[in-house]
Amino acid sequence: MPNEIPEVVILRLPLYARVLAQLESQGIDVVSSQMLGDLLQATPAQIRKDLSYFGRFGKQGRGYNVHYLQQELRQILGLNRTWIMALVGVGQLGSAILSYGGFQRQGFQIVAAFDADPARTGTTVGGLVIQSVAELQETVRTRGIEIGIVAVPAAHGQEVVDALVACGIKGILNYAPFQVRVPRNVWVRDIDPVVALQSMTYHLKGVYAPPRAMSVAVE
Amino acid sequence: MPNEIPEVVILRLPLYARVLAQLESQGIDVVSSQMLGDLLQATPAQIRKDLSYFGRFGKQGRGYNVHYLQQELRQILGLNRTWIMALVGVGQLGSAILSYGGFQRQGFQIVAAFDADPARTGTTVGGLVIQSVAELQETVRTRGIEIGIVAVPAAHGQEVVDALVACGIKGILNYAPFQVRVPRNVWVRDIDPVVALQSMTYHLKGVYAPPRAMSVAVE
DNA sequence: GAATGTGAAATCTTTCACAGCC
DNA sequence: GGCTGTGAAAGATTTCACATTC
Repeated sequence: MPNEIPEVVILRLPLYARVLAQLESQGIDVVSSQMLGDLLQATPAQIRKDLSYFGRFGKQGRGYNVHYLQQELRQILGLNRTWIMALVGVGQLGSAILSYGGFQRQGFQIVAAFDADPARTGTTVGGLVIQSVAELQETVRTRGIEIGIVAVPAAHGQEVVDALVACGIKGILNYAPFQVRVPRNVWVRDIDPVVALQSMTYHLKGVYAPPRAMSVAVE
Repeated sequence: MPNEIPEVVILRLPLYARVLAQLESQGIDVVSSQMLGDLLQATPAQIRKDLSYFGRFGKQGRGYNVHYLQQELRQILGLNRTWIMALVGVGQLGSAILSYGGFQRQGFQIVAAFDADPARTGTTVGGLVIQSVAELQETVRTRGIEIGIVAVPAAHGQEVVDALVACGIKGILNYAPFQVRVPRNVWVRDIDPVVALQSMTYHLKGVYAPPRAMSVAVE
């Protein structure tokens, strides 16, 4: 019974599962924390410590069974089942999301799509008939939707998030470039390539040299 | 001259800059760390501490000038210039990236696109003529490309990353679902919605109850 | 011999709390 | 009176190092 598992650890588990899947596809069936560390650019100690929060999965003197550890991680993460999702916002980005096969392949199934634009509702994209957002609550309930994907313009992001939360949705995958606000029992993951780039440029441009070092801000 | 700034701090700066831009668009010109904390779901102390790594941008008893702080952050992050990028992999995902206006709008310009498939090279997508990957090195040099976007299948991800690194690229935005390996002087940001979902499900499914608690792994 | 699992130490990050300034 | 900037304290995370097991 794990008492308090750090969130950073949870965030790493899918990466562990992914390299294990790759090792398995290569026919490798035992792996050491040393080798996993090399593949993940992490220390062997970190990997062992992370895994130790959940149980004892390895064999001393030998390492971890690739298939077994992968299955345990998938179990821990809740990946041995299908998760039902709905998309809100079927513009350019939303349409690309609907056409992307990667979610489905990994057990994340998009079963409904919503848009506020009446010109779009009723049309079919990626095999789904686009519904009006007015139908959100009803559909979330009847289809057992657990995760909402937000792909609307930033200006409408918060109202869509609020609507999803009002439907009882506990997980949101947010593609809109704004700061989401949710109650503490709702989980959000942001996908924002621009934000990712904007921290990378700090390193690419070299170290920051303050223009007026040690002086007080001049308004 | 900031001595050693934690990476977590750098990762938050773009979020600060983004809410400041939003506040500015609302005509608000002074903000306290308290209010920023509310907007970002962070503590006021964290915001003040983060900013203190780079200088003293506020006024006691008053707060921060929204426009001024935003400009300083953009300066620090290197956002007051255009960054030149190249895309590798012009499949469904790559095409969507090329058509997405958000990069351009934020000063990230894609000036070249590459694909290994001869059926695609020579065709035009999003205003760019797709080039053969054989031309990568030459084009990176002549166009001054600084950031590479990887949107190829996972199986070819590492070879594309290696090719970009060989061209002298120091920043990679990776959309392919695999574990990137790069030299320590190259910066990578991963965009992987499935990985994001896979850690969210841990929380959505409730706390992990080990199936055979305290027992040793049975192979 | 080899590699795990894990307390303890080291390091990193956040929060506190208050002097100093507007 | 209000709010910043910041050392110091508290808390979280990573790494060490070694007893233990295969």
